Amino acid sequence: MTRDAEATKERLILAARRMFSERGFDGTTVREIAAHAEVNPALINRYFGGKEQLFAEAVSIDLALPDLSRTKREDIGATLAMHFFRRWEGDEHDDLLRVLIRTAATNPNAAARIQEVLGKQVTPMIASLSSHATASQRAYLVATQILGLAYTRYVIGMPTAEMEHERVVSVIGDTLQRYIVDPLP
Amino acid sequence: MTRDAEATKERLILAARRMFSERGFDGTTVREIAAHAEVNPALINRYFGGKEQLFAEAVSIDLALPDLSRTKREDIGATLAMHFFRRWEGDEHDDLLRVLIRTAATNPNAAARIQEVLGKQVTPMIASLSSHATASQRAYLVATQILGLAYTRYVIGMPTAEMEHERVVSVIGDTLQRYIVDPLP
DNA sequence: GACTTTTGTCAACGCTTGTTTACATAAGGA
DNA sequence: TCCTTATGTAAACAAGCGTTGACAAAAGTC
Repeated sequence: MTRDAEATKERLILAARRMFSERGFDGTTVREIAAHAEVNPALINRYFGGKEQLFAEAVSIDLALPDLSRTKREDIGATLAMHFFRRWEGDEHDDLLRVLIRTAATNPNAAARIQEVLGKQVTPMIASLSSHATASQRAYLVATQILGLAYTRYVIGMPTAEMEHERVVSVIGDTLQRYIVDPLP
Repeated sequence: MTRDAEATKERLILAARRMFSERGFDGTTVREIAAHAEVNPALINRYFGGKEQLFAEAVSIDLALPDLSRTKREDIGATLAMHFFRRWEGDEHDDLLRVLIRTAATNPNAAARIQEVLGKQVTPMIASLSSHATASQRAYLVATQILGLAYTRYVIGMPTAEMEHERVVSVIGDTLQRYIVDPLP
């Protein structure tokens, strides 16, 4: 048996991401994670201290928001909608935002992490495009639509009602446009 | 000790609703439910057959959607947004939709129930107002925004970013208006 | 009031969970 | 090579879970 602590930790983190994203925090057992990583369950405690710490280490979100300051003003919403779709439907099957959304439903820790992502990534991005005064309100509105879309599609797994991706992107893009740049009522 | 099976079942259902809505299905134990209902845990099995059946009995959703056929066409979105807000922030602290949203995050059964509510209550309502052809697509879009709003506010418990309710209702109402009656792109 | 049925109580079962402990084995330097 | 350290294994622990079955007590019936 070849031994390599770093590789073992990495395998655990990858397996943890996949399992957490599919079943949430409570629905995932350390034994399952260890089994998928082909590693002894006890090593989770040796290397991370426990399930909770493994979760914290495995889930760190970077939305990788595009720089929209050079985008034509009327295309901001569509560009952003496209960005999220590409991330979600992209190559990596275990998108971390899904993990958080699923887990935050019953875990206050994860809920706080979502608010952190909003405050540190979405709000500043909007503040750089629109008036600083309303940035947090606009970010909140964006969150309701984006989280709702992700929840509906990837957590609930609701079929798209035979709507082409393009159309969904277009409609949601319009909404984001209103939330981010149009004047609020 | 006074004995009344009906009253006992009722107390169990009420306690179950509250607990499930606060902690979701997995996060709630039958012992907790029984304790809150001041009832012996074994009675859950006697009267309902088990935890799963109690959940099914406790969570039956009726959105009580208003009749929008007589509403002025341009007020449909705002009226609907107002309706949901009133329900959520209303008297009963244990709104059932919250239970479902929270639980559906990790429980396929609950996820199916949400789709059922959408298909049997939202889609027909929209079909009666707009073209039948696009009703299910429009219902899907409405779901992404409404579920996202509920998730953000009541599951994550995210603060409203100092936005007055009126303004939230107004903005969300505009979005619903676009999703329900405006022509799709 | 005796009897049956309904309703509630109690203790335990079997199982799964996260975690820990004691031990075995590979890796690496002297 | 020998010894120490790092890494992996196996078994068990303690706690919590949903559930069950045997029993007690109230309610209803004659």
